Amino acid sequence: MNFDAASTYVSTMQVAKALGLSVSTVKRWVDEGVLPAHKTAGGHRKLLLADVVGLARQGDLPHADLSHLMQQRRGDRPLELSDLENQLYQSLLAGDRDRVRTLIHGSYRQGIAIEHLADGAIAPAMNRFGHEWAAGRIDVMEEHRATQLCAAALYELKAMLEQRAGKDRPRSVGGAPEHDSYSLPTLLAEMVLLDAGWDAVNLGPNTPFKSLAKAIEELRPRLVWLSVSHSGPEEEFVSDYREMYRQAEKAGVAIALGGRAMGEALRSKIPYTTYGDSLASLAAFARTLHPKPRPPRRGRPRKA
Amino acid sequence: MNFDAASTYVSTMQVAKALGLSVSTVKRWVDEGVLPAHKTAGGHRKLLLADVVGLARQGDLPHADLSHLMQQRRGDRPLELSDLENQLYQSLLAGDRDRVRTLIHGSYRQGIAIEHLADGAIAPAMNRFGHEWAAGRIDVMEEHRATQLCAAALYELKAMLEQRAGKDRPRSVGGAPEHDSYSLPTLLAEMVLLDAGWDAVNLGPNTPFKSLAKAIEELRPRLVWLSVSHSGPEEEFVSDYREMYRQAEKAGVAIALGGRAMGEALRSKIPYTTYGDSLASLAAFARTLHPKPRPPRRGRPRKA
DNA sequence: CTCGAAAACGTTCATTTGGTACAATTTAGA
DNA sequence: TCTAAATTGTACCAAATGAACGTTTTCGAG
Repeated sequence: MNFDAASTYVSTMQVAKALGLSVSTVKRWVDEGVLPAHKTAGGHRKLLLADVVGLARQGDLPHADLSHLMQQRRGDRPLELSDLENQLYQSLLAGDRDRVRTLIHGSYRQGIAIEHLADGAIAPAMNRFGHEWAAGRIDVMEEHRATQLCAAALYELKAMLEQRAGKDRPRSVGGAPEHDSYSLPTLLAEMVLLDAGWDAVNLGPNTPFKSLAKAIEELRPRLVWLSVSHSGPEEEFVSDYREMYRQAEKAGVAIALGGRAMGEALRSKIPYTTYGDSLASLAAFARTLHPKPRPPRRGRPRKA
Repeated sequence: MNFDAASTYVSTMQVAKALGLSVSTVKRWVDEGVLPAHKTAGGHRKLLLADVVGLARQGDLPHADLSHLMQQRRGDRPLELSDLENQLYQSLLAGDRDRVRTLIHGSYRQGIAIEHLADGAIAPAMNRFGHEWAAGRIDVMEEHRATQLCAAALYELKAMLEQRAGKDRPRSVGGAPEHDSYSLPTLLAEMVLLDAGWDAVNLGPNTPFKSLAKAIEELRPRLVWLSVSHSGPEEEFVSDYREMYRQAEKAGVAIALGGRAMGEALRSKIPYTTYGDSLASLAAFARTLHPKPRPPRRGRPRKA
């Protein structure tokens, strides 16, 4: 999509329309620090689109209509998640780059949180490729292409999230273990944490536990996430994991587990801080560790 | 030359894009003394890069993408590339997201072709991680993090390439074979082909030859690229490759080989259209197959 | 060395924004 | 229910911004 500076900044009036507030209120909120913003030399406020979307998603804003933030097509109906999953699957299957990007970015701009986008659309769509392949209806090629298309769209979205990365973010580190070469789950986890106000360092797929331990030692994170789609040989996994866990325990680092391969059987053999079968639960856990500073309770009570 | 050199000039348009403002405003600010600038004999404003960056950071000016400030310059490319390689390596080692992005994007905006950026800076920098790891000076963790940082910056750059992609582009398909889980080389190949006026479909790492054959059948490309960093068991590689090659031959598709693992010994055992040990040679070959319709003459260089 | 296209110039003008004052609405509490 | 405090919305004008225009400068290709 558009990486020009113009598209990432929005004006107070755009924000006011999108959030269903008056311009005065937006100006006041910026001055009070509720909404972060830069100022031009002439005093005009420029807000980052990602900041606005983030605030709108926290609720409390009855008349929010984020379609005002889309510089492109505005008349389109808001997508339901289940509908989105289907459209995403079809676009991925057809290899339609632009449509995939539009769907994913559009959903974000409409205020859908990354974790819901991931749990409700991307993961189901990608899983469908696995099922269709198992049923012999499609080739691995389609899945590979879909993975690349998703990755491209998500990396672009990640760039937007990083724009609003402030300072004083608690650090997190994560990845997928050896024998697990899926890159999307850990990329999505990185984005969820970024969106939740963390500084997320993604080591990617095929990361040995020893390297994770090294990262704990050198980067001193407060949280480690691990996305496991394939665990490899169980004995090796368990013993290597345990060694890393010791390191984490010593450093007082929380460990969040997730992924298809982390079934109960495997989980029962290892210690961990939390487990979640969705990115929504990762986001929830991250918030308990580091509550996102919420704007003071405001919002004019809803009227008819 | 240092990319932060204080002695380089930028134009008003570059500053406007970097700050997310209009050119009119930048001109006004210069005339009002908000932004210091020199003037050419003809009256063109020339701003010092250091001034702009300094003011943008110190004040609260919006700065969406400072890499817009990389002025475009041709000539003395080798010196710059070697320097770039070193700076890139240092930034990757330190995990400096912003700097990595600025270096890579800025280099492209400077007019350095993707293939030269890849051959001269990115590949050497990433190889250095391998050497340093072999020497025991760094951990795998640093390499993984560097890979992720590169991927992020490159996917963003790819999005910009796709923006200016025209229509009627010949199609190409490629990836890395099974047992090769390196994603950067094939991503770079995709970008080189995109930049050369092709429509490139990247199937990513760990793509079985059978899937490539399927892709040839369904997508009907004119060119297939294969980036091989690890070939896996030679017998399996050769026999699977041959089967795919038959398919390609039947469809009249050219096959371009590359990658560290494609040594002479292995190459002598298989048929192929062309081999190149660099992305520059891939770009050259792509141009022979389909001369780039219009070399996008990028902006005009500056001069005081 | 000339020539042409791209980039930058200066200018003008419509639109948007900021700041302030004041009215309207809602919450909380007696 | 009524009142005070807090918050939001509206109105105004000066200031800032950005887009459009024709003209001039710049630099590389021929």
